[in-house]
Amino acid sequence: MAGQRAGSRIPNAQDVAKLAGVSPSTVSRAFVDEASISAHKKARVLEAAGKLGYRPNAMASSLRTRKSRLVGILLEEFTNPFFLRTLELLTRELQKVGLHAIVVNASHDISVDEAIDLIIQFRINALIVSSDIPLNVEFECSKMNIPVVSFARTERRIPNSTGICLDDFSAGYEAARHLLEKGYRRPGFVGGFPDVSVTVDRCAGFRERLAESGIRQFATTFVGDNTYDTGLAACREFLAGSDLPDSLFCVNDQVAVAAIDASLERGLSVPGDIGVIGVDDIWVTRTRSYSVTTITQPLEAMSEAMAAVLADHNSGSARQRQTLRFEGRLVERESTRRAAASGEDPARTDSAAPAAVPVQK
Amino acid sequence: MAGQRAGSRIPNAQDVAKLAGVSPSTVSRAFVDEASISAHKKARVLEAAGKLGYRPNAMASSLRTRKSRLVGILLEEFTNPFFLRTLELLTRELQKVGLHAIVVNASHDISVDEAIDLIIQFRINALIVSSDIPLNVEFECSKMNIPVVSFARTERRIPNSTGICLDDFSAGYEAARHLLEKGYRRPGFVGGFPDVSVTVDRCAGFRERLAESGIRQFATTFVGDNTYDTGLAACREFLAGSDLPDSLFCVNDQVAVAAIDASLERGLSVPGDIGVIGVDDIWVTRTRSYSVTTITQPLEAMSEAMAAVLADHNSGSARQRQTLRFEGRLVERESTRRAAASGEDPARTDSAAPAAVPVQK
DNA sequence: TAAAGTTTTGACAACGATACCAATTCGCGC
DNA sequence: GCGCGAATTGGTATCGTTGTCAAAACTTTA
Repeated sequence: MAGQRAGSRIPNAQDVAKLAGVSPSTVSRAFVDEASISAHKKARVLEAAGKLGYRPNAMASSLRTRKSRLVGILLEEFTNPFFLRTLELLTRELQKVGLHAIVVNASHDISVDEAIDLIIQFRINALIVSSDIPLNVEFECSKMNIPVVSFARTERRIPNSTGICLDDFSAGYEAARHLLEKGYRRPGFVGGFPDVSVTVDRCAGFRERLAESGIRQFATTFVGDNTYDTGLAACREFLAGSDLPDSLFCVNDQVAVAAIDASLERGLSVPGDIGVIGVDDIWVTRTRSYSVTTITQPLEAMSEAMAAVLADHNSGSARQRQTLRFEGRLVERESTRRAAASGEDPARTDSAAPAAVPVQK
Repeated sequence: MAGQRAGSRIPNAQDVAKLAGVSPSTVSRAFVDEASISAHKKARVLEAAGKLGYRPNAMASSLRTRKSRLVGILLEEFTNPFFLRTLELLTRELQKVGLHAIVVNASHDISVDEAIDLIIQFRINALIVSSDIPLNVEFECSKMNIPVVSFARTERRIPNSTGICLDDFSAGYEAARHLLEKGYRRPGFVGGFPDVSVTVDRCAGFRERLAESGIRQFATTFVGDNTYDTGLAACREFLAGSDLPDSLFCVNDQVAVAAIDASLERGLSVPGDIGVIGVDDIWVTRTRSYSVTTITQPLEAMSEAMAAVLADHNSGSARQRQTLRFEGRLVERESTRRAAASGEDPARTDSAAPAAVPVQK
């Protein structure tokens, strides 16, 4: 309570021990949950600690126990609000299990190796990497025996790596199903970087469902960094041709909004002339002007899973490495048609082929 | 290069020393820039270190030097994309000066004290707090002699505290100037929590400029947490009355978008019936459908300033505590009228009173 | 070549907590 | 009241690095 005067030393376990009339070992035990200590002594230590404003030094503790309680989060993509929400949920879950997150910026001009080198020095317990981070980071970490959790990217056979992501294939499949069900017949796909698992897998699921309905060809473009601005430029070009798709599945909501804007610019109506569906469910999709049909990621569950994996690693019981895929949920809004001409049938989860639909164009 | 086999111990300075045929002290010196060491030995140490895959243990180093190179970022508001951009720039600048950021979630149900307690244990070099964090956190830190940098909030006479923020008063003043210049005569203000400095100061600047033009009364509402959803609810209510404002200065862009949506819902045209101006310049303000006039914060400069302050503190040369205010820049888009009836005069930066403008309503 | 000055190096202790082990205390049944 | 096992406590060494200081190596100058 009283704290210490300015200029005086930060109190350590020794100081508390002296004041409480016990040994430093006992002080230590008072701050470790599983330690064997009598209620009586614990209370006395805690009281003395409170008086001095003592808090255990995590650096010293980590040094001795070889557990830093620090987790690295390597971020490259800072443009998608989706990541901020993820960060919120993730830090919350981490804090619940006594872990803390060091955020490392690995974008653009920043040397990933240098960044990773620095956090390795902190003996982080684990590293979370997201989408587009170069692979060598993960190799480097697994070499140091640091478990890696891949978020929003598929595991690529790295030792010690766990993957947490949306079931991207299924998301693409559902997006196609939805578009077909609403009567669209010439869907197109707008991806990010063409070699990133998120893009690849969503596209594959999308392709699969289209193929089931006999559609073997569909227009595709790759935006790159998934921001609104680059998305808009790419979509303008994409929609400049003559042989237009009648609907677009976009790799995320920002690109979906860009697709809508590019469509409107070109005089196409949404969802009439062109339907648009995104992924993530960021707040903009709920606005009056965009109202984007999208696929929500179950971020709470995903964050919990990440924290659980990390807590496990932290307590030593490293579980089998694997990739956990979470099912998304399609949220229908106004950027896709409300119903196919044949009338709505919510129960039908299957092919839309039997329904007679008006031909677009 | 070779790294170490799985299961083997992480190499330490001792191991490197043995391999390089020098003392541990010398190994240490090879990794500290200002240390006195011959080029020859340094090369030999670095080579040995590379062979073993050695990296200095930051925990041990911090323990000895009492410098953790860790900075805490306490976040409460995870909904504004603006903070993600800030986080990106800030982490970049911090990394440039060898610091790392621990992000701490202090939102909602999370106990701020508990969170802060945990990071104090890491002996963070400094803490960055943003907008709505309770004051006691700063007191607690200044008691521990941890410098506090307030971001996007005014300093409130806390020892050891530096403030970095937009010149909120000036932003409010400019917003009012702009609205008046465009011929609006009944501006209103939409703030966040009524007791937060951002809201208070922007409102004060706004009031000041209106008063200069003889407008002493203006409608005001307080949204709360500044998200789109709560903003929309608040704006609906605000615009439900009969005595409507003809323009709104919103405390941030998300609320501005909400204000636009609420206006459209009510059948008001933007910017004709009602003009809207926000703050932050998030990407949504650039979309075709919203195109929100807004005030950009010079985030690059602000992040650099934060990193500079922290680096100073880190190197011991704590500079005078103060509040640094950065000038925003108004970006004109389509949510406010292009020009007043009297014709545009870009040079005029002053009162709009002399211009004859059509009376609204 | 010797003396004086400068730079580099090594030995040692210390940062603050905890693992480990031995010593002590406690509880309980007879 | 005594003996036994269980729970608690204290002492010591250690985690890996770096500050300090004295010894050693190297330079320069006379």
